[in-house]
Amino acid sequence: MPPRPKKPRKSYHHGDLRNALLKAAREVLEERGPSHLALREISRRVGVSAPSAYHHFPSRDALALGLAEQGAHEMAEALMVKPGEGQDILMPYGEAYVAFARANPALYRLMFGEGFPAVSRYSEAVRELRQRSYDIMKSALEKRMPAEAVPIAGLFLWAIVHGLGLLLIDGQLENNDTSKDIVHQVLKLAGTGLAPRT
Amino acid sequence: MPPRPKKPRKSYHHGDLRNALLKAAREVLEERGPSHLALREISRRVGVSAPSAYHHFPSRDALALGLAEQGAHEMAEALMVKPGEGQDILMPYGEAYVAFARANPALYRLMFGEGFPAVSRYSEAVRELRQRSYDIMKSALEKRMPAEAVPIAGLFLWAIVHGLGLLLIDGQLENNDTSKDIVHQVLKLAGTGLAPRT
DNA sequence: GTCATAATCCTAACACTGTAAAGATAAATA
DNA sequence: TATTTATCTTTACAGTGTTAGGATTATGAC
Repeated sequence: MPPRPKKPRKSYHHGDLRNALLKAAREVLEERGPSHLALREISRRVGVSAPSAYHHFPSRDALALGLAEQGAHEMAEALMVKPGEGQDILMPYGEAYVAFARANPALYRLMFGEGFPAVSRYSEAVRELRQRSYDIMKSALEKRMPAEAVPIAGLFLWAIVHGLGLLLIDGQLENNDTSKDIVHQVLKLAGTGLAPRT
Repeated sequence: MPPRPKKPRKSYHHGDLRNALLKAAREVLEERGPSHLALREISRRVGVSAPSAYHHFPSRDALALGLAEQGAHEMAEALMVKPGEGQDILMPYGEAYVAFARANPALYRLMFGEGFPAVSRYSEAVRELRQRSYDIMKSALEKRMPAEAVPIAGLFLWAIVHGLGLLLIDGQLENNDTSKDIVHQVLKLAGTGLAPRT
C-alpha cells in the first residue's frame, strides 16, 4: 500500500483527496450551513487547488450529494433501534429520528432540503438505505394495525418526526422549551393517533 | 400623485423601486428557488443597476426577508378558515396549511428554511401574524381538550403539516400518490391522535 | 529498468455573485 | 431659483463554480 500523508502533503499527488474533500466538506457544512458549502473553501482547507476537486466530483452539487449519501448511511445506522413496548412501540424510532436531525442539523437539511428536491437524484444504494430505515418503522407499525393502513400511518409518522426535527433545528419554536421531553410528548400524542381503532 | 411608470422607465428615478424589486424577487424565487435568489438578477429584471437595490434593502438577505414577510401575510390570510365539525375540527386548517406550502413551495421554504433559522429575525409585525394564524388553530384545539394539553397538541399538529408540506414540495415521497387525498388521510389520523382521552 | 500512458494536480481565465465607494441626476425643500 | 437630499449610476473588489490547457507523478508494458 502506498504511503498516504495526512495533512502536510509532500508528494505532488494527494493520495486520498476524495475522502479528504468529503471530510473537509462535512466540517464546512456544519460550521456554515448547506448554502455556504463552497467548493473553493473546501479545497483550500485540504490544501489543494479548487479545480482538483473536479477529478473526484463532477460538480459542487455532486460533492454535496456525496455528503448526503454519507448522511444516509449514518442515519440508517442511527435508526436501527429496538421497538418499544405496547403503545410506545414507535417511540424509540421517533426519538432516534429527531435526535439524529438535531445532532446533525446541517447534514439533515442537506439531505432533505432544496438541494435534493427529488429522491431520484440519490444513488440506488442510498435509496436502499432509506428503505431499510423505513422498513424498521413499517414492521413495527404492522404489529399495531392491518397491513392496508400501514402506508398512510408511515407517512403520518414520518411527517411528524420530519416536521418536528426541522422546526427544532430551524429555531422556529417561539420560546417553547425545546427539551427532549417535548419530543417525547409529541410522539406520545402521535402514538395515540396510531392506536388501533376500537 | 407622481406618475409611476410600469416597466419601460423613462425618468432617471424609478419611482417605485422597492416594490418592483420585491415583485421581481418573488418571480425569481419561484422560478429558481431560494438559494438562487440573486440580487443582481433581480435588479436586472427590473432594469436597474444592482447597487440601486441597496437604497431600499441593506442586503440581499434583507430583500429575502421582505419576501418572507410578504409570505407571512399571505399565509395568515390563507389560514383564516372556518373550523370543521366534530372529529374533523382541524381538518380545514391542516389542509389549508399544506395547500399553501404546495402552492408556494419556494416561498414556504424561504420562510421556514435555513435562511431564517430563528424566529427572532422576523419583525414584530410578522411574529404577530404568525401568532394570529396559530391562535386560530389553538382556539379550535381548546374546544377538544383541556387547556393544559393545547400547547403540545398544537406543536404536534404543526409538526405534521410542516413535515407533510415539506416532504411533498421536496419530492421526498418515493412513488407514493401525492394527491390531496393523502393529505386528508394523514390529517385524519392526526385527528384521532388529538381526540380527547376517554 | 525504461518508457509511454494515464491519473492527478496545477495555474490562468471566464462568468457569475454580493457589496462598497464615489459620482451623476432628479426631486424636494427653502 | 438655489440648495439640499434621495435616488440611481459606473467602477471596483473579493468571493463563487467551472473550463481549458499545462505540469507532475504514478502505473503498467516491454
